[in-house]
Amino acid sequence: MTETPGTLFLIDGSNNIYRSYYAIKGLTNSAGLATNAVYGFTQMLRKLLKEQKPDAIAVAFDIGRSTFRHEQFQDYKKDRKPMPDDLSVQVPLVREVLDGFRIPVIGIEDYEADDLIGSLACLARDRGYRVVIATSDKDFFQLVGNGILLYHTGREVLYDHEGVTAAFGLPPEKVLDVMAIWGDAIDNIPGVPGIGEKGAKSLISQFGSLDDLYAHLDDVPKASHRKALETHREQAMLSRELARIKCDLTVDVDFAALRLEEPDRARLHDVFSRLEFTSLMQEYLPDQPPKKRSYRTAQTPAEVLSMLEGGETIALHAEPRTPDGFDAPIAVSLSSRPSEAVVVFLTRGAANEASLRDALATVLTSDRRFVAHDVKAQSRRLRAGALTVPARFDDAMIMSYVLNPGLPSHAFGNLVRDRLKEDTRSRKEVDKAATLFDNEGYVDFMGSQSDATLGLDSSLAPELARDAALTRIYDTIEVPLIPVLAKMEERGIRIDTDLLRSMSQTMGAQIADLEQRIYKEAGTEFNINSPAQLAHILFEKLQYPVLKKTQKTKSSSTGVEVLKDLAELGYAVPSLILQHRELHKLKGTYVDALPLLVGPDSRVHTSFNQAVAATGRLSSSDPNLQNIPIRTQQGREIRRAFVADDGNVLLAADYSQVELRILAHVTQDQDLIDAFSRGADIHRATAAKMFGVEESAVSAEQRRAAKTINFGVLYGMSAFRLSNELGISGTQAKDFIESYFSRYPRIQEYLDRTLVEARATGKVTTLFGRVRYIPEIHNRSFTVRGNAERMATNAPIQGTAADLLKLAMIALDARLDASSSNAAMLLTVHDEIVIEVAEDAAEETVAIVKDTMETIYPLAVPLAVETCWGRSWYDAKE
DNA sequence: CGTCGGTCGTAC
DNA sequence: GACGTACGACCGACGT
Repeated sequence: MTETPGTLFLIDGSNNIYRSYYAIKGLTNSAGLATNAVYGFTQMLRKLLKEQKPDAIAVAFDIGRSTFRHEQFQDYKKDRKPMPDDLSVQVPLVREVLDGFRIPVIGIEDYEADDLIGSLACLARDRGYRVVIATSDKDFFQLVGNGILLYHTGREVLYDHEGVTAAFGLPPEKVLDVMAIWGDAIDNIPGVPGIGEKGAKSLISQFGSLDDLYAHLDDVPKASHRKALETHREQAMLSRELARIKCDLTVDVDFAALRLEEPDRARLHDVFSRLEFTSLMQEYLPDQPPKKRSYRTAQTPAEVLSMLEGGETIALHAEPRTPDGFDAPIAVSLSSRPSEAVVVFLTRGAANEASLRDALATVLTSDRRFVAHDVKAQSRRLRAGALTVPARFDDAMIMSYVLNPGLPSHAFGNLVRDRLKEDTRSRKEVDKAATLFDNEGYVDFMGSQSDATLGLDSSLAPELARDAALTRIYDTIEVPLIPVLAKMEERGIRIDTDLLRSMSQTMGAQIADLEQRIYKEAGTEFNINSPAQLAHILFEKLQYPVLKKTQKTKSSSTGVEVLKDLAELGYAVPSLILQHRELHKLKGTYVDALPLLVGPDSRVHTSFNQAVAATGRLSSSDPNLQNIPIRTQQGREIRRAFVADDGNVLLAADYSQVELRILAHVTQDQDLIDAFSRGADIHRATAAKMFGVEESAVSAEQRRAAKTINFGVLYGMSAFRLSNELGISGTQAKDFIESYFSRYPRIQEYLDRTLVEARATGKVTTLFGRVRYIPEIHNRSFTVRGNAERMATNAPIQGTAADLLKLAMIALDARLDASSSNAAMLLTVHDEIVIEVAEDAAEETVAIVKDTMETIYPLAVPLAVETCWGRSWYDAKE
């Protein structure tokens, strides 16, 4: 033989089918046929073919039942359940896919696939192949070395001898000895009971091998290990044989038949169309090869500048050093024509980097229309890398959000999958494979990011353009808001970490004290934070009455309402638990968590997510600054740690009762409008009407009832809930609600009208035309439909409030920038804006803020804004 | 060892 | 069955 036969991939068929089946859930075609396993298997195969470029390939399956292991050990695989029905139907489909790829399937009666693969691998290796076994089964580690490698499907990592040593902790030749002790629960290899992975590895690495270990059993330091090894000596030896993959079976194989061939495109297209894998159907159009993609690293400035010669739109992706971070980009990828990308690496220290960066700057400052996914994040990265943020910058994530805010995710990978029917590679995957692909892997990753972004734009922009109302939301609310939020995130809010630390100590001591008292009352120590353990103590050990069950699992609820009720009944432990809960929650979620996110500037920089909430609201995370406590004094204290810089104050401005004002506007209810117009206490006014008394004569209890109903209307509260909330009977609650709607008939009309709209069009809209789809409005299940109805009536109100606040933020940002003060927005909490400003400019800023927020959009009722300022957020609230 | 559903609790 | 929108801590089961 003159030339080497190349790389042979041996794919562990069963392993990969099972892995795909469990990795992907709920995928079916429209006929209801499960397609998850065949989809996962196919994607695995595609990736493998594309990235590993094998010269020869085969898939091994079990045929019939293997015998020799059962002869050796009757329990072998006895616990292995039969293949689930919705998996076994997919096996023939996998075979069809393999036929389409012209990949041979190998199986020999009574041979286990593992042994077949092992024997084939050794045979091929001896013939000069570089053999790669594709599996996620760690048992195969034992074969790695001497021309045999393992490709971990799922991780997509290639392991050689060194790789196994690093991943497993011991070299491949020790794997069997470790398995002999550790065992393998999946294959029911018993090992030595009482010794697990850690123990087994440490023993083998200490003694060198299983035989040496038994030869020096007296030297085993741990008595329990020594005992277990002694007792189960035979079982260990047997386990080693069970785990051993055979390499010496007689296999008659025609290697020429394993050469990789061009796929049968028509056949694949046919299978994929029956399975309804649309992206794969497009990729394997009959007799038409897929588009060649050209992603290249920019070597010269001219290549970067060539972007200006492509289409009108340039898609951009800037990849940070830290995955998902906001730091300076490692590389920027640009695409102006489909299937093409130029990748500019910025931190490799190449000689021409400065000139490439200049060319990139020229492109970014051009008047082209740029598009990215998550412009706020991309802009922050560009700025961190001292690069210009383009002036015209569209956002695929936001377009998708405006078109359908109810999607479970607008993340890049999801949009690409939904709209372009393609799979993306994650940064995580690329990092893992970096040693394997290095530059090439990153270029492909980067290129596909901007290329797919360009594809998303082609899909989203025309759809958005067809809807005038949504285009308006996008152009006048969402896009102008992006730089405003970016500035707020970058500025951050200062945290007094010393204060939090001292709070943490105090709370820690209080929690420890409560714990001891709870243990004493309970007569035992247990995990108070575990609902299951707590329920056991309360309802079984202490025999408290079970007042409520949880919804999903029907276990005994230990929620706050239940504990309060139990405390009322005179039991001792619940009130201690309640105190413990509150303290533990505050300490764990805020007091201890916040300092971890404080940067070197002593500030926390939250992320405002503009494409999460289905109603149009913003959300906040890392940390979430929209749920900092305020309702209890103990929790409210945490706000003292949110402080202004020296010489500054924090100024909080809240819209008062904004959702009820919006309700007044959209219902045009004259009584509600009048009450707000004369500046009345709205809950008191409602109570006066409902109970037919003068406002001055409304009792505290009546006001509370009115307040509960007012909020209940916004959320679609039931009589059941109202009666619980107010501690009144069900009939009384029903009467309250009836009396409410008879006094405010316009509100009833509005709710009815909104439901009619939802049923007729499948969607509802805010005052500004923001849409929310309500697909479940016709659902046959009372529960599901009821939920849909409440969403339908709530979304327009909550969403309109969100629209108003966003408009106010955009206007306020401009006015604060134009003012002579240093005032800047830091936070927003649904109906509140928090601003930091020099103390001596606070007065004048209040005037600007109030005016901007109150006049942002004239409604049938005035918008009222309450302001307050102080050194900390605590002091900025009355 | 990581993921994910369940429960609980904080905000508006 | 029973109140809308979020984020996140913690637990425990489960699968790799």
